[in-house]
Amino acid sequence: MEMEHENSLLEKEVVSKNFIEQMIEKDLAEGNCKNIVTRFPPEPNGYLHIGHAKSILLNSGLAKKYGGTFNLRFDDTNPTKEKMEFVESIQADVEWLGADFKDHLFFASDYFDKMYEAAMKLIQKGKAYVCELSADEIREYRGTLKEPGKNSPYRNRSVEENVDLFTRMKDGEFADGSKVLRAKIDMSSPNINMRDPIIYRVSKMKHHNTGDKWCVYPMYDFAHPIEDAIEGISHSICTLEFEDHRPLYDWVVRELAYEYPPRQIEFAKLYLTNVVTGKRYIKKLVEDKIVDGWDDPRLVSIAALRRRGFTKESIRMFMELVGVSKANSSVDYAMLEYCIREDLKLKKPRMLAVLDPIKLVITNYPEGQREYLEMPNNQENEELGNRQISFGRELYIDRDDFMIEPPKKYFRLFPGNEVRLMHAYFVTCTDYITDESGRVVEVHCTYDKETKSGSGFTGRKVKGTIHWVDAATALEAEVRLYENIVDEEKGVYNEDGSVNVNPNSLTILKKCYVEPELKDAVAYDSFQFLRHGYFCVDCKDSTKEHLVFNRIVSQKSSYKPARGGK
RNA sequence: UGGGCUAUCGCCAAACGGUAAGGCAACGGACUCUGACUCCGUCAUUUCAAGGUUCAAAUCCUUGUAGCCCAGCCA
Repeated sequence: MEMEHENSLLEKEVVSKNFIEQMIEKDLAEGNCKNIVTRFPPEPNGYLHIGHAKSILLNSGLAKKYGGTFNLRFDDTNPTKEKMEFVESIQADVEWLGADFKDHLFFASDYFDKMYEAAMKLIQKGKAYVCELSADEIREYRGTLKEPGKNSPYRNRSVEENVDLFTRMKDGEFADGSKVLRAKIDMSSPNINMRDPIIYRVSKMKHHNTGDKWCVYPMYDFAHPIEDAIEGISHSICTLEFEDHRPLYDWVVRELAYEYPPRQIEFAKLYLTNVVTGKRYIKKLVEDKIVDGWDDPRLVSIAALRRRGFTKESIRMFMELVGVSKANSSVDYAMLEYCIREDLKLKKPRMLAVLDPIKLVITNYPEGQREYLEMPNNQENEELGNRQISFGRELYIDRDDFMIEPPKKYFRLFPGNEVRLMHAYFVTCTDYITDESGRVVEVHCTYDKETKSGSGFTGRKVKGTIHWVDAATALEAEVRLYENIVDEEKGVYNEDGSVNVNPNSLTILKKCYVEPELKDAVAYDSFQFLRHGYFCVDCKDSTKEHLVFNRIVSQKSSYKPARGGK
């Protein structure tokens, strides 16, 4: 049922093709490629976040749309930064998102032999040479953004000498940094990437996949087009900052003469307003223990979003709505919130929960009496069925559902006012008790037996309906409310590049009451808590005895309390 | 006179020379046993700016302006 709903929503949106789809269709029509093959090529050096989800869903979506295939390939050409821990988490996140790479799981490091051969081929063609300039010298020779570079003194070595030197580099004869292999292109190119880029460096380091087999590793600009070509990638989709690298990508592919050269297409990264994206910053928040790990629900890593209770469907919908273009942009976080509400509202039960409880005593309800009321799990989706919920003389209601002196247009409980207890009875407030500080501790009211929910009572109407739980049977739970981790007033980053942390980003409510029905809730189960929004059972901290709920998203409210006064 | 890219509503984003889609947000109003949802309505005479071509320009040309990216032996 929700599938139908989602599809209709998506159909409505996707009326036009994005620029990548247009390019692909043109390539298909002109016979520039046989079939569509895309890939998501993360370097296993951190956890995936929502920005990666855009790339994953874009690539896998294109493959699916055009009947092609989608590969997950770890771009692990730099052993100094990569770890197995990350390949595992990345693979899990990609799978969770539902991007189906089937058995197309690859590692760039498995192509090291072919890359080495390719480098040799370039040397044979006189298009690559071993350079012995130091890192500093190379930088110096490279020139600047405005001035051309100058040729390395090693640029015109003979093919034989280059073959010999590169072979010995591979054999471990030379120390890290002492020699590199460079492509021979053009030191005066206005594009710095074309000024004899380094394509192989020496790094005597154990690789998580190939172990000690190699001590020379290819650079991204050389490795990536080869990886793509080997896998038969038709369209190599990456982000905008690689636009300047495309001429080099094309150069590699041309010099190596692949029959069906892959084509690089760039699109704009996803940014969210007032949200910390970027591995570097997320990593810092984790390291500084400002958040509790990579999956802290305040983060936008895939793991965090999942733990918080975001569904893959909501993330997919979000990416559809956001679209793909080349314009740098920052999407309003409200759009993500819209997507999760949209996904959950019909498919999850709506439960009664009281987050900030005060006791409500129904003075004319017989002491010790208890009845069970029939309640729909979701009024808008009958398929979710009904449940029974206990009702008695003493209940809990939310503190903000009662006011001693209500402002205008306040429809909930106040002395003398009648409201409906949702799916139960009408009650009229008769009295209240405060403690010495004036804080309300208990509200008294009377109920009208005639007004029982479902009885068809139409005698009179009330403006407000409030929610409640039976004090005798309610479950105590811990509820975590999340605000933006960023202090929106001050912007995301401080001048020194650190994140402006909102000290109130997490509120823990330890004594909340929820329906007893929730005692069997398990990790990742999510519910709408009436008037509080959507919540998800925390996968890490919940136990049978101690339920912890994370708020996924708060409920929209058009009620605006009057300013000031009580 | 380095090079590359981008500019359409508060935020995304269509439109591909034929007279500015859609979504989010916002704001009205109806409905409501969730102040939710739903529903109905409002929200760019104008597309960064200024010129030009054309019967016709967001789309073509010219000149500007603004923003992003590039000088790792990172990806």
